Amino acid sequence: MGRGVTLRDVAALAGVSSRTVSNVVNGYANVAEGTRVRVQRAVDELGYQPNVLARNLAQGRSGQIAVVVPYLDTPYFAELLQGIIRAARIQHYNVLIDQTDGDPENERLFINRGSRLLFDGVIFSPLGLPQAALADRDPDLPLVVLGERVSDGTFDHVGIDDVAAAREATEHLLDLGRHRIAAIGDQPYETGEAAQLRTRGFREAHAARGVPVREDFIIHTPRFNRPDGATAMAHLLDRADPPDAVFCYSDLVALGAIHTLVSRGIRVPEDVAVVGYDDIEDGAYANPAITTISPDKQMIATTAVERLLLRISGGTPPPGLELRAPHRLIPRQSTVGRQASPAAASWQPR
Amino acid sequence: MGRGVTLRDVAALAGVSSRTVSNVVNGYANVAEGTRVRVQRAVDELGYQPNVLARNLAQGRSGQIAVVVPYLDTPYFAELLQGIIRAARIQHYNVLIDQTDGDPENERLFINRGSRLLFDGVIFSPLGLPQAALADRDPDLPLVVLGERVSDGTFDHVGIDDVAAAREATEHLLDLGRHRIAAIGDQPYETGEAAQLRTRGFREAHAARGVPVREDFIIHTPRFNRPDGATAMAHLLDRADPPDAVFCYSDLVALGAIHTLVSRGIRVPEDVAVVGYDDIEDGAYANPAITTISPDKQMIATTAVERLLLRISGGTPPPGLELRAPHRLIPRQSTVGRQASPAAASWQPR
DNA sequence: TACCATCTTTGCAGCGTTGCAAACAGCATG
DNA sequence: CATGCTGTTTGCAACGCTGCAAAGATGGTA
Repeated sequence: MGRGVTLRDVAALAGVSSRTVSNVVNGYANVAEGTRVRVQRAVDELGYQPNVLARNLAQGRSGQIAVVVPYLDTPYFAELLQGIIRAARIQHYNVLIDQTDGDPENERLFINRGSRLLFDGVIFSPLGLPQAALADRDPDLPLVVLGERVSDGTFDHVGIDDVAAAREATEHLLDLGRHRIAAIGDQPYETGEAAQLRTRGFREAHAARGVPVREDFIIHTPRFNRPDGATAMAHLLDRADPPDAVFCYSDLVALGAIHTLVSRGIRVPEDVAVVGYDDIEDGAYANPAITTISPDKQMIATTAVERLLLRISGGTPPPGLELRAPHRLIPRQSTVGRQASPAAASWQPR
Repeated sequence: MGRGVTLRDVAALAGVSSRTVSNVVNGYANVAEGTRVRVQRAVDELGYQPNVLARNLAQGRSGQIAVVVPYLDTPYFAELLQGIIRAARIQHYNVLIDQTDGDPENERLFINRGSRLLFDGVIFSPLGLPQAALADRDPDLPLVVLGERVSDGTFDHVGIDDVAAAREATEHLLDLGRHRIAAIGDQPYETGEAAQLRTRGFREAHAARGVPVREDFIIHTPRFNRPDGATAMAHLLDRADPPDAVFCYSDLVALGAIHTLVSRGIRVPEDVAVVGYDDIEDGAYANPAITTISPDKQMIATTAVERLLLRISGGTPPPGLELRAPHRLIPRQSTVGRQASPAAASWQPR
């Protein structure tokens, strides 16, 4: 525990009260120039560093925000986190990261009493937790929700327009002349609100183009990762009448699906075209490179931090907003074939 | 700031002193059964939650450890972090994650005075920081270093035997009859100690098999990521006498290299065999799946946390150890072709 | 009954900082 | 010379908890 140059030590050396040192350190107005210089010299001489813990205790805040995600090794979250950490650091906030493994119990824990004492606010990406559970949380905990859920007015929600994005992805496939399109990643409403929205977009696209939806091609998966995609694709291929295109609800699912296709000697996109979702770096470098929906991750990150800090500092909590970041479809080899520029090398996290 | 059930509130309700409540909450011995029950009831009734900040201030510790990595979106680190978070949570430590972007200035910041007040210890994966800079850090900061550097006796270092691993990877290629083997990822000593070790293993393998090293096939890259791999591979292919195999210093580099190969219509592994390093999930699902060196990540994570906590709690700091986690070569399609079990679906983080 | 040993419980100070309000200066004004 | 004003500095309490050592209870023994 050794070290400890405290305010008092500095005060003694500079011949002022510890309160004055505090004033200097925090740059308060109304400190005489002479005093300021003298104190500053003492600070430098002793190498004084304020004790953040004590400061936070006195101020009743922690200076930390938590980001709670289901899985850290999901590239989408990893890329998002980068942006969040950067944005938060600029505002002198530390970011604590926790993963819930999608376990509802864990998720509940992080938005309940107790978090309030350790974090000033939470950026939360729920997975297992049903919408209802979001309601009965610590009402004093500033909260911004990412991705899945929809705001009930007591927190902000940042995401993209899932329905529109899914519709665009599906229309892209339809426009390529594919009519037997599968969707991999649907989930029951309770835990998979985002999935539901994407399925809705999938249907809307069919309706818009006047193509009937193949209901038996809508495949549920427990998660959105590679093994899920690989398994689902295998089941689809085992059918008498396999699809000629697949809309995957994440790039990881698409990577898994393509893995299955390629290992069975099926050509992508000639035999089966594949669209993903998230625009993770892996997708751009896959063989074939994956056509995908690219959400503006940087904007999601900065918006989330911005709103959270507003919520933290604001006296009266601002109304819970539903915030939409832009997205766009990036056509790559997995739908349009080699003709697509192999410009993977120009991939940039965004 | 509203809320705040404190020890005192509980004490008042239970009719005991606040110190006794503290004793109960912390499970100290020598509390009469009757008292314990009474206090516990009061705790439950009021929904008391200890204020971690205050506790830490009183105890002179923070209960948090920091993990400092260059890039969060590098899958290898993401996978490692998962393990670290789990291990730390079991010991009631919170994990704060920070990325340095490989910037030496950032890296220096995190191991200097000031960290000590916010974290009880740091698990650090340096990149830009030269070995020397590790020496003049806050000597009181418990530190465990991952990956690159070698211990100077004042901190623990956890990693795998890079030389042996690189040798095995290279021998694997030599045993397949490839004699024109390139190495992608070498770096100057100053910042790339790990790279140097891998290059040494690369040479040793050649020596062991009596094959001359193609010095002009040892390619430097600024980082270990996909674009680096793609670019380096392109340069190699532009030569009059291109390699028939490539040892990549990370799976990301391998993914980039394969991307270039495939887009030029070169067959992997028939024309060029590729070995990676790290065993990230992407590699297992790539087309072709990547043969790789698989470090035991779970062991690295738990060992790092274990040693750090030992260092934190111990009165006399234990000697700085050089700790080796096991590794193994996993042959996949990128070297042995389709005959390799397409068992990507059975990939497990480890 | 007095005394001692053991088990429980308590009071107080202190962790290092900041909020608050009072105290103090210096100076111009009436 | 008293008064009021602005600008600067200070002391004290508080944030909520734990370390420490002393005080109180309890029960057994002489």
